[in-house]
Amino acid sequence: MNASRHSKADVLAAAMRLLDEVGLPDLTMRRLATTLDVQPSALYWHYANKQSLLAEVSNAIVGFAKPVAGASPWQEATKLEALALRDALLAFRDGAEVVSSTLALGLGADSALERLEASIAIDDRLLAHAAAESILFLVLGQVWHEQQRMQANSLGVVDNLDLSGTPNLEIGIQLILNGLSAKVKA
Amino acid sequence: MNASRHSKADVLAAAMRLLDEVGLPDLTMRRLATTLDVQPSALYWHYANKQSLLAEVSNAIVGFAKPVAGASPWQEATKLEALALRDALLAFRDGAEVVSSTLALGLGADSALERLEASIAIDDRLLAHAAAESILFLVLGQVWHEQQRMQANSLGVVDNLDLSGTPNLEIGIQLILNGLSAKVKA
DNA sequence: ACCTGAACACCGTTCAAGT
DNA sequence: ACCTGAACACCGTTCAAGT
Repeated sequence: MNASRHSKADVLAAAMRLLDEVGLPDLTMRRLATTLDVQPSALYWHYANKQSLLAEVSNAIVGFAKPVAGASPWQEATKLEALALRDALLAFRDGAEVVSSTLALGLGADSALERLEASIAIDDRLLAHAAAESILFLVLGQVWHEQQRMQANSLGVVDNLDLSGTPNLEIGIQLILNGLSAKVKA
Repeated sequence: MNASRHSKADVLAAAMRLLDEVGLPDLTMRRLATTLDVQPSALYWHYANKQSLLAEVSNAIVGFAKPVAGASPWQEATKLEALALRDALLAFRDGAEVVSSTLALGLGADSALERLEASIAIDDRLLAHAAAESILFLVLGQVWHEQQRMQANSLGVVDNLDLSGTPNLEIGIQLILNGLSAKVKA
């Protein structure tokens, strides 16, 4: 099935397929090599290490967020940006954990922060930056939590299904946006 | 130095010492066993697996947050709770990552959420819960980011020291609290 | 340009057996 | 009650060498 050689893009695509199949804990360089019919060491010609591969996976996930057409009040646009990011994270298994980890390492996912920040149309850019960071951590934390519950549920570990994830996220975003509006008017 | 046998508390204490010395990535069961002059398999008499050990480490970190005396407006008390949690996370190497991970697994750190939630003295408890979750994710995300920068700086990887972490956290908390106050008055 | 082969230095976990 | 010894099934990464 696979007698030809691979490009860097092939490796990335295979990594994202494998992530969706087995989840982050089982996304190992060795398993990835196997799916490509290649020795583990071959991967290191394409990527210096696992971390930089995961950084590109993270960027791909964040880049999956669909564009938001400029909405009427900027608060609405910011909210839509946050929800678009949420949908992108949910579209990939363990998406929030992947992005959280590489963001903590300072490797990727900058575009998510930039999009949020750009949507906050206020004069105080330091305040806009702080608010964008807050919303980003909010989305990542909530979705990470939610995706973990999804996996726990699929394993039958937890019985009570609580659907509180999404509402809580929207509430948190709204609180920040309201606090922001109040501060700007004052 | 260590000819006697160990209790579960000994293992936990050794784990927290090792965490501070080498950080989370190098906190392995095998290294931990070595510091206790014991075979790795001995640890599994005390803890079923690494995950449950880390859950207790996480609880210890969160429990380190100093009590907050009831402050005048509840918003002030909530802010102090958030900052006490922040200080507790910062008191241990990789504290935020440890707590984030076990919280995602639904294993520990519940008390942090409970303390935040209890401090929010409003009638709508669903709103209070959502706000407490938001603040928790905010604190964890910001401190995780900050602790990673600290390590990167100590390795000389990053040259520009930006001290934006703490201010941004306080701003984010304030935004949520302001949004909450506005919503309650309305 | 891309990969193999072989090695290095590790992991978490299980389980029978010892004291 | 607590630990040893030995094994199982893995990891990420390096590096000379091949095509």
